[in-house]
Amino acid sequence: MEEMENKKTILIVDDEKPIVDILVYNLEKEGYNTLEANDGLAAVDIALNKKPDLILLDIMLPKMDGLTVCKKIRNSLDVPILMLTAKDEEIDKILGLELGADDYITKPFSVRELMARIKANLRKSEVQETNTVNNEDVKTKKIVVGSLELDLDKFEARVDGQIIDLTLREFEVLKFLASQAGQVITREVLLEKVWGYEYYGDIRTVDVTVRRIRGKIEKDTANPKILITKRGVGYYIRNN
Amino acid sequence: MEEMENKKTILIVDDEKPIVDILVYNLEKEGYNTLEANDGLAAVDIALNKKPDLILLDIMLPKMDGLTVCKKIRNSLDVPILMLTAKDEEIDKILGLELGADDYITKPFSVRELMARIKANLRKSEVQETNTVNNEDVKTKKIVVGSLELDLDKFEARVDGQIIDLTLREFEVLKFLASQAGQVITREVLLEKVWGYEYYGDIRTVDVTVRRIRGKIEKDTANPKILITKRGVGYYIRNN
DNA sequence: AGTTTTTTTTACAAATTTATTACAAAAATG
DNA sequence: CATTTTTGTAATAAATTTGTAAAAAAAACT
Repeated sequence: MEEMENKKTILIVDDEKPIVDILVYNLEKEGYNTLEANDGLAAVDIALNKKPDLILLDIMLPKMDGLTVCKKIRNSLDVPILMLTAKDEEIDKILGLELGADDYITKPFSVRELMARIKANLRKSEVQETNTVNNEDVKTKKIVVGSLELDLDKFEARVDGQIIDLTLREFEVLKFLASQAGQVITREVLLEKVWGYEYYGDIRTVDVTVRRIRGKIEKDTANPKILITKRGVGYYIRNN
Repeated sequence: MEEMENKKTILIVDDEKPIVDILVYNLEKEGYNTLEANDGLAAVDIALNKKPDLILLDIMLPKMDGLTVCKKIRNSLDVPILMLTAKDEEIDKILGLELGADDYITKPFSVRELMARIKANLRKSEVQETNTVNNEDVKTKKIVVGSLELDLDKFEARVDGQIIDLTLREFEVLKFLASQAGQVITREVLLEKVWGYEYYGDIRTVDVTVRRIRGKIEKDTANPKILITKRGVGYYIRNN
């Protein structure tokens, strides 16, 4: 989803390359960092050294089986471990052996279900004592800079109270700029933060997007009062 | 905690063996005694005879569904009941129908989260000996957003007072959106909360359901005024 | 003033996302 | 168990967004 400094890292332990690939792809798409291990020994090694936030662990592994791996990791780390099993029967093994796996999922699994499980397990520490309906993070986040107002939940922008209809890309550019109002942001940074690291498009794309935003939020695009150009550097949102 | 005579006993009611196993394992590790029931009938039977300190109750059960089980047990026992549900919609059944469930947790849950909930509920029941049951404020059984009105009891929708006949699925989608009117909800979230996280189907199913709802509540489906698309993100109910 | 560099503006095409429809499968009804 | 209704899927159409390129304008520099 969003770019945050605290990206969670997930260690994937499986010897089947295609499965690892699918997992890596989907997890990164969801904004996680990933680590890979193809056998049990490597898994323990990486887990202890890199301390991932969650471990996806297949039971069937070369060199050291998943059950042992789980136990070893558990000896020194308190990380959620989600086991991947091929059959239901194997689950008994997981449980019988006092491994302390936190959860398991049987193959074949749907990517969506797996993602949901991962999220659930990452939520570990935040436990609400209250009986309240578990409304996921109730976030009514807003960014307000002068006459500009961004409602991050509604993906809605307002200028002087008037609703402005922005496309997603436009909204995100504006959001990024507004979140650091007053700071000049280079096109390079915008491309990286909004378009993504591996975007290889033209840097002038930023200009065009800015133009489009201006067309919507500025009274006179030739004399912008909100989204300002800092020639030779980049753009910024005026905050005074 | 040391071995005390007063080990708490927890009854686990679920027909999925692997889940029961993982629960038993973790609960016993935490120092609880466990009892198991695989279907609704057995659950009632065991509950009344063994009088456990807390009951973990899955909604989907053979022979007698979790809701009925809950009610039956409640008739004669004042034990904390923690329900397990796969979808959000089920929660309303739990809460709305006055079954007296004490808490619920949606799948997928992390084991840690569940453990924390169990502890919280056990603690509460201890304390509660003194102060009488908190009468949850009578739930609002209607959601009204602008011209849209949803009667959660009757599963009835009205637009400008006119009764609209919606199917169950349509009603639930609309309800979920309306309960957070103004908030853009992604298709992923809708699928998870309405269809259930285990649902395997295509994400575009959401679009079609939205289309059907619109066909019923909007004057002009091409220009929706109530159920709005936020392109690139999802859908929301307009609330202003 | 002329030249260069940078930014703005515009128009168009490509890519992406959503809406619509028809049909089949599944579930509910009687 | 036949019929009706609901629901999901897939294919196509429609709409919108986005990127690119190219020209115009503005600013900076000699």
